[in-house]
Amino acid sequence: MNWMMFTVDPADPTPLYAQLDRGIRAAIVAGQLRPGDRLPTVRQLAVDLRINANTVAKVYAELERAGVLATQRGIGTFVRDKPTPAASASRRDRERELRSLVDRLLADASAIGISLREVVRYLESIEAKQAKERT
Amino acid sequence: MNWMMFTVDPADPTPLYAQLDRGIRAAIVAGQLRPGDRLPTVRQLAVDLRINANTVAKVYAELERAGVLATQRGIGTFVRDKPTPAASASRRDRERELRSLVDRLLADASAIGISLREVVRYLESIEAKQAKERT
Amino acid sequence: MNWMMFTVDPADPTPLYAQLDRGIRAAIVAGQLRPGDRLPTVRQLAVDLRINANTVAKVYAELERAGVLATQRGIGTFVRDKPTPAASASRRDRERELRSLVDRLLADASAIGISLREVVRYLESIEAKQAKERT
Amino acid sequence: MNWMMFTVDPADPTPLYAQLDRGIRAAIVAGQLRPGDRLPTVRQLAVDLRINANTVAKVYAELERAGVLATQRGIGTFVRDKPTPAASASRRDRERELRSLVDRLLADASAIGISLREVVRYLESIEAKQAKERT
DNA sequence: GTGGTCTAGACCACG
DNA sequence: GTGGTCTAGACCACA
Repeated sequence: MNWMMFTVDPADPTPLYAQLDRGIRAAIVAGQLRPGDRLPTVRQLAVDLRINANTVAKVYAELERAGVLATQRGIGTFVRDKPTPAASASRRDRERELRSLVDRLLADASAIGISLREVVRYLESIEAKQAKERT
Repeated sequence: MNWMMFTVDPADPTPLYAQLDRGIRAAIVAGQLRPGDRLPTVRQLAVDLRINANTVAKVYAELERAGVLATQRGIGTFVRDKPTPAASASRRDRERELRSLVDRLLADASAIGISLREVVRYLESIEAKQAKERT
Repeated sequence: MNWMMFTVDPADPTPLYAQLDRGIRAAIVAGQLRPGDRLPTVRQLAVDLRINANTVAKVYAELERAGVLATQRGIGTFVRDKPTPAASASRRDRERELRSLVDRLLADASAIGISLREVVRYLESIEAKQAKERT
Repeated sequence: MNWMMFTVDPADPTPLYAQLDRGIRAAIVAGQLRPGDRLPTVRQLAVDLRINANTVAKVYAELERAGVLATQRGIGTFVRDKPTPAASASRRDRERELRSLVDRLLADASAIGISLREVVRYLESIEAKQAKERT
């Protein structure tokens, strides 16, 4: 496994903990992390990302409260079985939300010169990888 | 005028000033704001976005230092002529940025119960539509 | 107002942040803190309780995520309007839960020599105080 | 034997060892465990509570140092004769403890949507029942 | 060796 | 002056 699934950019104004939180959630959605998988230890991930262990611990704790991860005292931190399906908003609401999220993505991407085509290709590659790992 | 080209989300952990900075740059790149266009006054935008005027002023000042905007005292703040010479980031930087943007999208989508598959299908539909219009 | 509504015991094996979390929730239930009330500043409460400001901040942040408090950037932290009624479990479930909580309370109280009578009198005094403050 | 006089809640932020310590002392004060009674073996209790045997052993050892239990090598662990000379805490200490216990009760109750009023009514009903039985 | 708690103290975002 | 983020480093609970 080529660790370094997660990255963090200290120059990004987004707080480190928020970047890591997003990265872990995204890795789960993308199937790179699956229910039952163990995450790197707090200290190891801190070393890999070159950030403080407390920052990693904070993220793990937050994701546990959110029901995404589960930690076993003295053993480690794991991906929960059910990534909380929850939030079954109406079809219209979900479409509106999806549209809004994608709009933001495309605006930000175009602002740094990334085309729609590139975004789509990248997302398709993630989807393909996920399908393969599900085998 | 339907001002409200810019939005800001106080729940987003990204600092308000960074969200606004990003939004203005994106609007310029997207052509919603063109060289010579006048931006809303600091106070007006602050009211619209329900944030403190100091925060807006800080962003305008930063963008002026960056050569994106120009202020004419007593008249207003305008978009500069340059079509942003920037956006020539390195390949690695662009990949990192793309990854970060997609992470945010997927994390936010999963938080409201939207799957990777749905996101990809939606983006593909947008790409198809755009291709057709180009015919 | 005689501040010092909250107390914390460093000798108690219960973590400080958990003690404070409980204390704040209890103060709200008891009506000592009401929707819209402002809480002490992070730093002030830290000084009063003789604990580190980070510990207080952590509790405020947790209670905000739980929907109990709301913070306004740069202004302060407030009790939310609706202390989340939520959790409308069945009548039988609630009775079972209540019984279990009270059992634990009485066991712990008797272990340190506090009688049922004393517990009841104390709770009644809290209820009376709350009724008065609602005027 | 319906062992299970003791319970432990891994979700409670109070350390497991402190929960068990409290539980054993409470069982003795409440008369569920009397001088000379034998406690479950370390391993058995660990299995019952689904915690590590080291944790149970640590609690037994601590209670032995405190003069609450006595171990007879090769035979088992027993409740000591002394009817706990302790429990003579100062008035201030008892008040502080009572307040802390009630805080926990109210916080937990509100978390599941049980009001202060309901708690008080329930406790009063217990007190009434007990008074009647004493007749 | 794993995660959890706490401290002290620096610096930032916001009003 | 308010809360928020991050660090470095100590010590504890648990397996």
